[in-house]
Amino acid sequence: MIHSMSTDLIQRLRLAGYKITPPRLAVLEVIQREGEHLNPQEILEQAQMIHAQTGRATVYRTLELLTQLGIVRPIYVGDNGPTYIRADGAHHHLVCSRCGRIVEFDACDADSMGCELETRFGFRITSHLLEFYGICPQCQATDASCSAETMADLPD
Amino acid sequence: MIHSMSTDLIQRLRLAGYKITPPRLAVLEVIQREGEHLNPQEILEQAQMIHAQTGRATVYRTLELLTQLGIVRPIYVGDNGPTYIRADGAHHHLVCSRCGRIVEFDACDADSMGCELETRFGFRITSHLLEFYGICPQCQATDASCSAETMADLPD
DNA sequence: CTCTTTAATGAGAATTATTCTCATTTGCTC
DNA sequence: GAGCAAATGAGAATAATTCTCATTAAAGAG
Ligand SMILES: [Mn+2]
Ligand SMILES: [Mn+2]
Ligand SMILES: [Zn+2]
Ligand SMILES: [Zn+2]
Repeated sequence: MIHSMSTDLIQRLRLAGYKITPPRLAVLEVIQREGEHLNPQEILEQAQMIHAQTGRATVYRTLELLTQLGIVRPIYVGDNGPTYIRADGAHHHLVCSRCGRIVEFDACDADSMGCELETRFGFRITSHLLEFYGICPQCQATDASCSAETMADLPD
Repeated sequence: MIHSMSTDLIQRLRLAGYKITPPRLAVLEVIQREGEHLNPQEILEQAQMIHAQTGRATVYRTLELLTQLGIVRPIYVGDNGPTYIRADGAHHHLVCSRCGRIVEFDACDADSMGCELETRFGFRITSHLLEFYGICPQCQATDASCSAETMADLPD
């Protein structure tokens, strides 16, 4: 079993009283190297490349566990099912209601807001998600360039 | 068919080329009077109080349609499935990763950020969702009051 | 108001995603 | 290395969502 998992995360599992097992290491590793938001099926497939016997149920169980420990977090984009990301760091999306297009943006002054909220509500905050919903430029163009009546193709 | 649906919303449907039907009016009305985030099952049940024959598939189809039109929007809280809300207005949540507790808060300076983003990306923005993730005061207390080793009850 | 066209509907089947069950295995402590 | 509870994987069971298709009815024309 080769793995390059951060000792820190392994410690967090161990200290919380959980056993360090190959499937857990595999799932953890898959999400750590995350360049994408992966769904449970994809996480299963990737985990199986690390530990071939990994079972589907265990992936679900591990995701639930890691979520409770605040290590990962489900994120929902459009009407796709849940995908999982590391629970640290922020996510900032512009979401088009019409076509589902997602644009990511960076700058965000939510962190200062987060500090106030920590004081006010006593939460210990580790990350945030900020999503703006609207219509993307492309869809605006489509809407504008033709009246609804003449758009035979709009309703499916 | 008694309904108190805003003429405006009905116009939006009509202009987009869709027919005004009892199930659509029913679903629309249920979400308009929303005091809660309702899931598809609950929306079906409520819609059936308005139009008894409303079918499940139609509720799903209508929710998809209204989402595309930017009238409603799915929102995911904890690991419950999707629930639907009006697409206008903002939502602000503090979410506890450990126990799933949700606290809503009001003040939010995301709107000004929204304006900048409209300029920068050309989106027409209608609403936003801002969620902070962390550990709630209660769960912090639990974690602190006993060391992991002695907490026989932590791992299920 | 009646007719025609075609989108929309509801029932139920089919599919997909998630959770549960239980016999077996395996980390971890001593 | 032995003992024990936690964890696992296979597959069954369940829940959520989508699809199919015969039927209905909204909208527009006349
Ligand atoms: Mn993202
Ligand atoms: Mn809310
Ligand atoms: Zn778009
Ligand atoms: Zn909590």
